[in-house]
Amino acid sequence: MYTLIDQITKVVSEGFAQCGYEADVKISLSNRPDLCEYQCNGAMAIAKAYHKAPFIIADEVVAKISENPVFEEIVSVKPGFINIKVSKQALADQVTAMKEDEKFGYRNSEDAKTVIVDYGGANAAKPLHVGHLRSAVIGESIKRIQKYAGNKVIGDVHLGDWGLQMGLIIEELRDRKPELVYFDESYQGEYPSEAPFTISELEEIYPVASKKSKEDAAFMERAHQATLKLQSGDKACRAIWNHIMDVSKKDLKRNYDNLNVSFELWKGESDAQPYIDTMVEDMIEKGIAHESEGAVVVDIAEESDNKEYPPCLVRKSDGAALYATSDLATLVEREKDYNPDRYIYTADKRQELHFIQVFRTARKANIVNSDAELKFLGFGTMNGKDGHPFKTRDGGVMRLQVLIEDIRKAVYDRIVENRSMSEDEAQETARIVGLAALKYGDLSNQASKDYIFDLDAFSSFEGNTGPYILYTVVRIKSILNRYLEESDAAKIEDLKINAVDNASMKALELSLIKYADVIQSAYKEYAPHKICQYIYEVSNAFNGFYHSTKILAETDPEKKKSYIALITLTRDILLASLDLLGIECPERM
RNA sequence: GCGCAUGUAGCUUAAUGGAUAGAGCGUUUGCCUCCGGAGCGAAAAAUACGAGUUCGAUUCUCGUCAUGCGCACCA
Repeated sequence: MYTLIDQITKVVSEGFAQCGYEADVKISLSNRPDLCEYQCNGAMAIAKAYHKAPFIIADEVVAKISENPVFEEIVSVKPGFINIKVSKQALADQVTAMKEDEKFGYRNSEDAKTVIVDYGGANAAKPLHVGHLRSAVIGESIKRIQKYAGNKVIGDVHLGDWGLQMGLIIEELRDRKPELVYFDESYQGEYPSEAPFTISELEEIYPVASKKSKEDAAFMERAHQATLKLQSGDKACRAIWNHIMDVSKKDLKRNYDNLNVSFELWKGESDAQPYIDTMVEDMIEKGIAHESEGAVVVDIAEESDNKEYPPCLVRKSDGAALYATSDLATLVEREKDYNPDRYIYTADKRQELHFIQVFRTARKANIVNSDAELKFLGFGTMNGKDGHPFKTRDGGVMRLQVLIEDIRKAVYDRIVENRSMSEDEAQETARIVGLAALKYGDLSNQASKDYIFDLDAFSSFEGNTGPYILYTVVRIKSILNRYLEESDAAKIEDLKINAVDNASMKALELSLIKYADVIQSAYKEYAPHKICQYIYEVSNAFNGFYHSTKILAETDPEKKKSYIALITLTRDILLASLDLLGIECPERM
């Protein structure tokens, strides 16, 4: 199906052509909704080329096409705007067609692509903290939007599981439990299958070891050695590493599940290791990489640069691999396994330089297909109300688990205050609504900017918040349930939406028909916040309609059915949009 | 030092180069016998500063100021 904008664009384009003008006609939503619904500024854009006043061109075009039934009114306005109101019939046809379409008229114009989304950013043996929230939430939404557009999408958590942190943990473990067989050099047998620590011990070990390494040079040296041993395949180190991975993956999965974020792949930096040596040697051989100050680097300067970029380090002077090496080798692995058309990395925007280096090196060394897209989606910091990075009250790093629990609690209190429901249902509802508050609060801001996390504002049931959107959906559900209880209720799927009969109904429909365009621009621009804006607008339009129109009490049965059909479509569009944001909706709240 | 990003009502924020810069919170204020008032109205209130390009600039260019961030063996 075509969107209404497509239809209008076609008609107006033909109008320009019939009048002898060559113009790239763009129809946009009116920014003067008091005057019209859509506008076309094409006449102004081409006026110069044809040496005519823009309003004369607009007049001519309007005269040619004004009889088309899609318009209720089309007028030319000085200095050269073309203002358009759509006809009731066109609108009714459009919303009815949307109701019958699985994706409400949305079609991605591109061919299906294979897309890898690298998000999450978790590290083994370290608990998720608030810094991990944005990558998970934004990445999950980006992934869902990519999928919805018809792409084959693979999300990879890409664990940090191979760095110095592992050596630190191993050495700290040695200091704590030297009696473990892993530290007995003469031990020849099989290592135990049971991990010598629990997740909470593991999470306690890392920060201690990290602190110690900064104060104790000898300890740091041992940690470096242990890291190197692990990376060169030492059995004991490898055995401990396996335990660390098992224990922390299990815990991370649980935490991501709590966020309703899931990954197709649980790969990590370690998986890229087998590709590193060949890759680096190959780059040296081709003359792309060269030795500099003992390290191996790739120059990434390009002709068009107007600033200097530091070279990309791919091998340290001691022979070890680095962050960039690992990401490059991961590209090698992904090319081999999936040959993707597009890579999307969701990470803190402070890593932008790193990704520029990696992307340029990957292109220069032909690691990726020349037509593969490499996209870095950098996001800003989540700040507290003071405008500084979010911390706990005593200034520490806040665990994600704690943050989720805080917001869940805030929502829970409000729910039990207002509704009577069973304890189980209240708990479950609070979980869903709390997550919605958290995710919507994050996603409603442009990803690239820093934003301020305000628990009270985000968990409020009023204003532009997740709970408000959910409330609107729940309200629609409630009305539809009542309708279904009525003896003469007709099947909702079969209902048609009639021509509008009041202003708020029209406003609601005009919001609904934007769906396809909104989703398309959210897809093209990697911009979940546009979906947030949209569902807020739809929710407001619905509440306006609800307030001014009796739905269940409507006495004209045809009108009533039409209203029911309309709010069904509204509900479905809201739910579909929420799903693209990774937000669930409860039955009641 | 070099580079990048960001400056929009008191606060949090939106706006493919278009007409009167759109919201939420807060403030002042009107509306509940009504399908879920967690709602619907009204009012006051903003593009950091200065140039330039353009018929038209929050948007593009340059400069100034402010803030944040990044700049070779951490990830």
